[in-house]
Amino acid sequence: MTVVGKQAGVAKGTLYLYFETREEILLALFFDKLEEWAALLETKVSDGTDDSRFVQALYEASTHNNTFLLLMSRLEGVIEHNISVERLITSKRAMAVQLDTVAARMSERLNLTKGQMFDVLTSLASLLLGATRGDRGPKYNPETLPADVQEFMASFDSQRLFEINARRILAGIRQGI
Amino acid sequence: MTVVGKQAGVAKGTLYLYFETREEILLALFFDKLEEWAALLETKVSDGTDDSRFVQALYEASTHNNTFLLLMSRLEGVIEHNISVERLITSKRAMAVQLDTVAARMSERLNLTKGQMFDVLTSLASLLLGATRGDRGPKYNPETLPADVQEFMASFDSQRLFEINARRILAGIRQGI
Amino acid sequence: MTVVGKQAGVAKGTLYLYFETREEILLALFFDKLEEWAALLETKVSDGTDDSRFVQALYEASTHNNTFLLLMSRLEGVIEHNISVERLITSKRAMAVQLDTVAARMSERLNLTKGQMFDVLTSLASLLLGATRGDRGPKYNPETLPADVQEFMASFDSQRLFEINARRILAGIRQGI
Amino acid sequence: MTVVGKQAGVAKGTLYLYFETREEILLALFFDKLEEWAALLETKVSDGTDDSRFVQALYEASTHNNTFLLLMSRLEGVIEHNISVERLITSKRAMAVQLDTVAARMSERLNLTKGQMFDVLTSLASLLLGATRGDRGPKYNPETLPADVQEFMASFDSQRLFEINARRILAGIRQGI
DNA sequence: TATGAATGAGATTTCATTCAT
DNA sequence: AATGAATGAAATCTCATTCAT
Repeated sequence: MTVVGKQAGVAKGTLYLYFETREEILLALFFDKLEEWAALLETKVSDGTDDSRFVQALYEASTHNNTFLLLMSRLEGVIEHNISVERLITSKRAMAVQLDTVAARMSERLNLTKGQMFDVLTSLASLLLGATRGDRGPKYNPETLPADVQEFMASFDSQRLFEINARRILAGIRQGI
Repeated sequence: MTVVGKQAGVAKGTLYLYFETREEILLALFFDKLEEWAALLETKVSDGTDDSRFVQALYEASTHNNTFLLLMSRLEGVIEHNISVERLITSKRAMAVQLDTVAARMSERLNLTKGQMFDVLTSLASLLLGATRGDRGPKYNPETLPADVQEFMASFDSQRLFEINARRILAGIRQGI
Repeated sequence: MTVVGKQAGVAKGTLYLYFETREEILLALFFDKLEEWAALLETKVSDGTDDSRFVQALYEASTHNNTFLLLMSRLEGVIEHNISVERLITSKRAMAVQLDTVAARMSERLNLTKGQMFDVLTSLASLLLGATRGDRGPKYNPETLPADVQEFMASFDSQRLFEINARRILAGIRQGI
Repeated sequence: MTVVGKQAGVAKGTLYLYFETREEILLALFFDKLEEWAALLETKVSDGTDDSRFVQALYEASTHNNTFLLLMSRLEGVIEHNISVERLITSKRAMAVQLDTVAARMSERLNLTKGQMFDVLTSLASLLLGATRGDRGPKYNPETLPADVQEFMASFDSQRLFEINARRILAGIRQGI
């Protein structure tokens, strides 16, 4: 919580003035980062942006602040604990609104229907979470590892893994798969 | 650890006879589940299995025991702590061997080169981890939630999300994307 | 640690705010008690105090708070574990300073050179630790034991054992043995 | 207990065939070592051995096997726990017999009364325990420590500390202090 | 209102004791 | 009888939450 407080620019004690539990704090922080993410993505995607550029923009917007993905990946675990059903419903609706808004704004720019765009967002969100799961700053300097291990680890490089597969998914959606 | 011990059918103290730290325990358990996974996948995929059936088999093999994905998702976090560089190298090599073995066995059955098959496995692993991140048993009975929330949550149903996008990725790989 | 915390008037968690490990906690607590001991001894020894009165004062100052000797007796065992070489050096130097200070202050009062006084302190510290090793509060009421056993145990009474032998050691030092 | 078992030349499980608790095991092992000690001391002290040689012999006999002092220093702590009053009485009597026997055998050789010899033994036992408290094998190579720290630690060298003060105590006893 | 030192429930780890072989 | 793998109570340590300032 000390760390979360630092992220939010206040001391950890202050967080508990506004929220009841750790879970509510994380949820609130997530929505904060989600808005930042939507705004940042907006600036990076313009009319006529091609798929390749789009997936890159999505990656950049999502990893710009590494708290965003970290929070998203813990979201479901968080929601399970100490969150009331009411809060769950509020959260899910707020997320739905955000995603719908982004989908609406992006669909035209990418020449997709709003439904397809929503599909793109949910699909790429999943891929992004999976691809970046290990990105927490390299504790070990890769240089010091044997070449074969370096090579194996490189095949899980999150950016490469995300971008290539995001393009494949986008292509699939455009082909109606 | 009490829980992990129960999984493994022993008391927590027993775990510490064979491993030094929590991290080593989790790592060892993961490799155990990884072998189970590889063996199970083997039985589910035969010569001529089509892509649709393959992604379904992969999903089933991976979610058969829900510990497997849970451990995999925590793997990098675990490796950061209390694991020596030597153990890291050993682990990564062991994973590489497992993946290579599975890739070798599956490539012919799916009519892909071994390189393509390796690409399939790393790509789908990422997708799987992202798609299933929230699957820990439904704390809330969805029936009790409002219809709009149910619908929104359904769009993140892990199996659907994984299978459709896995097919897209496979199609992309076959198309040389 | 719960017990140590109670001694220090704080909860166990508080101890870990200031120290990394059990060993550092015990070391810090020892230095705390060492200062108390030095201050208390000071008040009990004045110019012209004779040897008999001095050994009594030393015994009283050392057993006033029974944590002091307990910690001192565990000191070497503690230092072996989880204490960095840097911390070891710091500790030993701090102890040397304390002993030198006490030796300097006491030597004149007891009409001994500073070197002799240092010898007195190290010698009597050893004796004290050995003589009091068993003093942790009488679990058994001696009254309930057979007379012969009572008598045998009395020959190991820590105060008697310390005071008589401390006087012998002091006499020896004054005789230049 | 694994370590204690090794000392006794059996597996730890075996110990529990003969004794109920850890405390009884340690007590039994102590008496074993006590007899060894008495026998060894006997061989080292002959008629006319002078005080200087005697204290050296006592030191050597006591540190020959380092388990002996370790056990003795833990003895009182052990006896407090899990030992019945009956066992306590038995133990104390056994110790009294051993000490009396040794005192009887040594008194003539050292030209002391049996009472004085008993005083010598209890006094030097205390000193020995205190002086050797830190001797558990040097975890740190003293060579790597700063000279001032080495010097300070040397002033607590157990053998020097014991032998010089033991001679002082013996001299005191002979002088009737 | 804001803080961060203090707390103690809960997680990790150890080790005396048990028990299947 | 002898063993040492397995156990779980008790110790060490962490971190979400509280509360005095």
